[in-house]
Amino acid sequence: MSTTSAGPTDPELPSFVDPARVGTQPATARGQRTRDALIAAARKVFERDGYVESRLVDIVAEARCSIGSFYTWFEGKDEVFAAVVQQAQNDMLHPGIARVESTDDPVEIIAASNRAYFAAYERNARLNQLLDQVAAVDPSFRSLRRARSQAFVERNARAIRDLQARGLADQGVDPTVAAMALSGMVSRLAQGAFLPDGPYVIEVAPEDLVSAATRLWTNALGLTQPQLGR
Amino acid sequence: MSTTSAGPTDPELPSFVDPARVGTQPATARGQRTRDALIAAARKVFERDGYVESRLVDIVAEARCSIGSFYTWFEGKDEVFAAVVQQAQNDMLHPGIARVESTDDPVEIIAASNRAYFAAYERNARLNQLLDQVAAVDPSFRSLRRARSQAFVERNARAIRDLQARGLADQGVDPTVAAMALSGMVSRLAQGAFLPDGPYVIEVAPEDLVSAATRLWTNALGLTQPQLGR
Amino acid sequence: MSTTSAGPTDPELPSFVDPARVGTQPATARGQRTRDALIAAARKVFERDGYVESRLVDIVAEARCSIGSFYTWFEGKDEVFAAVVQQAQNDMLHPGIARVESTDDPVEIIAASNRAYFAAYERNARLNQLLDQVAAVDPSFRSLRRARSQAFVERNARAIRDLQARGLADQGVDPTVAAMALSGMVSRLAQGAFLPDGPYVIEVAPEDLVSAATRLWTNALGLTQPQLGR
Amino acid sequence: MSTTSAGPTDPELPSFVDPARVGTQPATARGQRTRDALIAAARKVFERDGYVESRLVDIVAEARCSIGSFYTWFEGKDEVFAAVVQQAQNDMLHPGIARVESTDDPVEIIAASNRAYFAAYERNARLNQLLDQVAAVDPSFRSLRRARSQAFVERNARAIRDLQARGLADQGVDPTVAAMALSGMVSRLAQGAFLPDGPYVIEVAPEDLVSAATRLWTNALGLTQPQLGR
DNA sequence: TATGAATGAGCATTCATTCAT
DNA sequence: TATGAATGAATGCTCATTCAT
Repeated sequence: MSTTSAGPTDPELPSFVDPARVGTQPATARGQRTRDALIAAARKVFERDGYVESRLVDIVAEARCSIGSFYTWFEGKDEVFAAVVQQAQNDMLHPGIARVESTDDPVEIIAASNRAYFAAYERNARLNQLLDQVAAVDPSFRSLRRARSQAFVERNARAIRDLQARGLADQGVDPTVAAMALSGMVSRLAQGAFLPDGPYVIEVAPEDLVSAATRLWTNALGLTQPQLGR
Repeated sequence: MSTTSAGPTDPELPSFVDPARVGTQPATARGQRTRDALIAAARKVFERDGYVESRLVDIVAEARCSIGSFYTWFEGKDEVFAAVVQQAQNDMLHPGIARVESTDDPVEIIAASNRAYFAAYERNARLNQLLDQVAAVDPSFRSLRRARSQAFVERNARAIRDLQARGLADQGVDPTVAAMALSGMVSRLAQGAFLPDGPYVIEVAPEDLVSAATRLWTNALGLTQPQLGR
Repeated sequence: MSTTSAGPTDPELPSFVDPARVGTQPATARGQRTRDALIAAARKVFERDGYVESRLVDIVAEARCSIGSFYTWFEGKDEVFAAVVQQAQNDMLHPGIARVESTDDPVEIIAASNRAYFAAYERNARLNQLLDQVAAVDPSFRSLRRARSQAFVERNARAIRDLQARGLADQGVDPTVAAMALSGMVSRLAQGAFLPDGPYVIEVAPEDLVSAATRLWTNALGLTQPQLGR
Repeated sequence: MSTTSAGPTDPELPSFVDPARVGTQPATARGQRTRDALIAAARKVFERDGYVESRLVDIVAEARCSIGSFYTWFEGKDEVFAAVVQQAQNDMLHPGIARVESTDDPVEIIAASNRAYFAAYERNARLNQLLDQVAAVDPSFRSLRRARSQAFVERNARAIRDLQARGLADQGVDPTVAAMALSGMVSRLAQGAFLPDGPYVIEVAPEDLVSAATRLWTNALGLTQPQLGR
């Protein structure tokens, strides 16, 4: 089989922004502690209040430090937000879940990777939503988001092309457009399932979500037929 | 055939918010003119600056009237925004495009409704993006957006159920989840194609977009087989 | 005699900054009142506390209006300061004192113009000091100050050249350098006499100041001799 | 001739502030090095950014030490500034230039002392400007500046009185006022020549500056006549 | 001595909203 | 209806200074 799996996760995102390098780096353990506390506090406040509505004072109160300390480590609200988002990005892109190594079945691979995606999304759902909110205002976060999406898409497009070459997928679909469409589909399902305030509301058990997404994904690529058992 | 078409547009959105009833209604022609100018100006400013970044002063400057006049017609920024969004909603839901009445072919119907959807989206792309932005902050716009999405979804779910009943679609897919997933897929494609700052960037000719979306959609529902010609 | 008088005042300063055009112009009488009150209050506070130490809150308190009103009329502290300085500049440059028309005697003319200069300086002493303070920080005020000085100097240089041409002044002095030196001398005397915190402290009656300055000025130019009486 | 020379420099300034005694004195060589580095760095930063705009962090960065070390040696920003200014004062007051001992000619003596003054001013121009800036805000620097000026003035006044007593200078000028006026004149010329951002801009060769200043100075005192050669 | 993290008072600035004219 | 001046709560941010290590 091909070495690339056809799922929506993407381990190869170019990490042009080093997650640990956002803001000023502490030189002592005490500094590190404060900085970490601020990132954790910021995440909590952002998830609770949203980016625009969040106040620096609330973050420093949560982190139990002064406003001055905040500015010791970050240039402003956007910089902590970037740090928080980086943390989440890392989790999304490297979910640390063992891959299914034991199968060659494309459907199984897609299913596994959808499962991993939904799990990672669930952990970072609100933050993903916030990234969208901020990206609508701040161009630099726009690039960040786009970079991530593109990485997913390219990866999936490669996998689709591979399946087509092996005669397993419908030759009539454009690999790039399909990759984009199916990535979007899965991420919308994730939104519906894990964002209580998202555009859609889905109430489905997680495993049913995975199988539904996988069914649609494989159908769309014309992969279903070989698996007569389904 | 069924009376409902299986496309993503939805003419049956409960108009719980009457587009024309947002804000105060003018009693004179002069008032009407001012109010209209304000809505047009607001749309322009919102699309240019985004909701959060837009300033009432810019809107009234654009409309060539005073701040005082603004408050004569609207309660505040959210109310003009609601008025602007209503206008766009109407366009999205009733694109006013002649339906393909002459065919029973489900694929043709899906293609036609995708085509209509993309066209409507293109006209309102930036505003749809803004609605997402605002919905992330303001619960009442959240409901507005959800209501629209749900209407689309329910409509499509009914159509899918119908196709399944007629033996034309894969019985293995859950109609509601599929409707949600496929609506999401199409709207993501539209974002990619028409929002220069969206998460994805698609550069595809409009008609190719329609056919790609339709192919994936029909494949996903298992509709492709009967259409051997494709 | 020449039509230019050899004194340090200069009515021909190019008013490249229209005093009345600094900041936003009011459209109503009420606005005008508020704006005027702010300028007066700002002058008072600036003269009392200095530019750097002055606080916007003190200015608006003095003007009995809100901080918001301040920003209705001025962009910030520098802009009110510019407005205040403009007012003083106008006074310095157009003291509105009747010129001695009845004499051709250069010494009398110099004396008259020194008298006018000292009088104008006395009214604006603290503000002149502040302008120096601000000019040390803000380049745009630097230009403002330089423009004024240069205008004085050029005017005086012309007068000196004229006196030399008429054989009344020492041919050995460079008109421009002398103009600069003598303008500086007079302005330093004015500082010493009218700025309690200036570099020098002079305690001399005003009229003695005028005659001392005039004596030095005319001596320096070699004008004394023809006036045998002195 | 009299033992006092009639130039603007003044070697007798009461050194009420011992230049080396400002701040804490180091007990070790390492401490001395740090302290010296801080003074040098402070001068550089002050001259570059001005007093008000300069930041302690920039000074310590320039001196390659920590903020903590700064406070080991100085009480605050004003104290380093005092130390820096003292350094410059010493240079201004004791230029270390060999006096013209070989002449009794008052004009030559004035010329020599103007020459020395301009040379010293050039080395410390920016710092003199800063002292004015700070004196406008801080009363203790005000005294410092005034003390220096007064010393110059008194010294010159004595010289003028001496010349008058010997029948060499115009009896009609008040020695104190003349001393002040002429000191001011020379210092203004120095500003114009050596401060690119000063109120005046003079572009004259240094030696021409000296001769022009001397010519005006001697003229003003009525000293020129005896020197027929000039 | 040297370090650098922590502090927080203090100030400028924004902008939706009100209301007298 | 239309106007635009007035309002001030709310917030981000700076930077000299302290002090534990």
